[in-house]
Amino acid sequence: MSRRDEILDVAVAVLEEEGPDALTMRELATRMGIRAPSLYKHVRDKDDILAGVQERALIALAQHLAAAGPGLAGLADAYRSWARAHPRLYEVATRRPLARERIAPGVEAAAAAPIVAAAGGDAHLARALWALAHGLVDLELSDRFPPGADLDATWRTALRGFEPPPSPTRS
Amino acid sequence: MSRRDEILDVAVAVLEEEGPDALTMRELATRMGIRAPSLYKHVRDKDDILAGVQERALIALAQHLAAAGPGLAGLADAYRSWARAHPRLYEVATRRPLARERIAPGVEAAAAAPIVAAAGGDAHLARALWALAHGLVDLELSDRFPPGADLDATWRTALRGFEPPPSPTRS
DNA sequence: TGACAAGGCTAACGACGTAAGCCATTCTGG
DNA sequence: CCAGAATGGCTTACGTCGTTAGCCTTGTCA
Repeated sequence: MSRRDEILDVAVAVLEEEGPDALTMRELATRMGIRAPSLYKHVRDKDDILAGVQERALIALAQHLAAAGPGLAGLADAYRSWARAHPRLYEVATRRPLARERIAPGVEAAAAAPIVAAAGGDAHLARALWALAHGLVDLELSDRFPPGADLDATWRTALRGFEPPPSPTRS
Repeated sequence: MSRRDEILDVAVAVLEEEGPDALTMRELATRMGIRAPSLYKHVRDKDDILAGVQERALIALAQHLAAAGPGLAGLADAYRSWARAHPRLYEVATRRPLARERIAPGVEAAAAAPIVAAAGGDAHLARALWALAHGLVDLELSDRFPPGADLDATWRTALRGFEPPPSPTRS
């Protein structure tokens, strides 16, 4: 494993354990047993690290979505549960502009694939679904909903508009 | 106008003109013709300023939404157009945890009111609509959609799931 | 063996938020 | 009308941040 990858490992760990404010060059260096300026032998700057973390977050999210339960509800569940399990990673994955130049091609597509599939290939619908899920998660993670709100119910309501029309099953 | 309000005016101006990185205590002070430490006579800390800016942003957004055109489409248009006209303000309005203690009561409700109305009073539906709009705007503002994507069409698709069922008009 | 790359190090810079404490002006109550 | 307090500036300074410059050791290979 390259030294750069080690740094990214540590960065992810710091982020998840202590939050974004603790993610300083000096803290990273300390955890690696070196001094802050030495990091620059392996990494362009702090933004480079963030881009690497973003890439890893997208990959992890993509994997989680790929293993989602069936249906739109399963996908939505997977999306929300991953974001709640890794709120800081979700933040760097979505809040910063996508570093398209620094991120391996295909990562973006891989993360999008399960959603596009759920949308039956309709790109606009896929984006709408993504935005809906992202909006719900983003607002939840930054505590914008009134405390005590029943967000499970909100999700169900939100997805109702996008469910395929109920196939008339015999009753 | 209180000195604090002047500071907030300047903060909004800096934010809109030069972006969040330029929003430093020293820059604010310079624009007001004083020194940075003097700001602390009127403001608790930088976070206090951000909370004030957040409050103003929410009020402005609420006013814009209240003046929206008719229907869900009108409301959606108003939401998106305000966010695109004031992307940095939209950011502080939504990305930071809501400083409920520091913000005048009612502001939150006022911003929510037009959406709740459009949802016919259904709180879950209102949150879903808000999340959808926020998600679309947030992803657009941070350049997460593929360049060149037709976002107008995406919005139309997104809202389709929430439109009231078409009343059967004579044709 | 000697050049060179890799990867550490120290020292330091400038920007940031902010605390401490001083001083002039202005307001206010006896 | 004046004493004292409140107001709102100021300078100085601290600690933290990202980052640069330049040095030195170690391992590799011609």
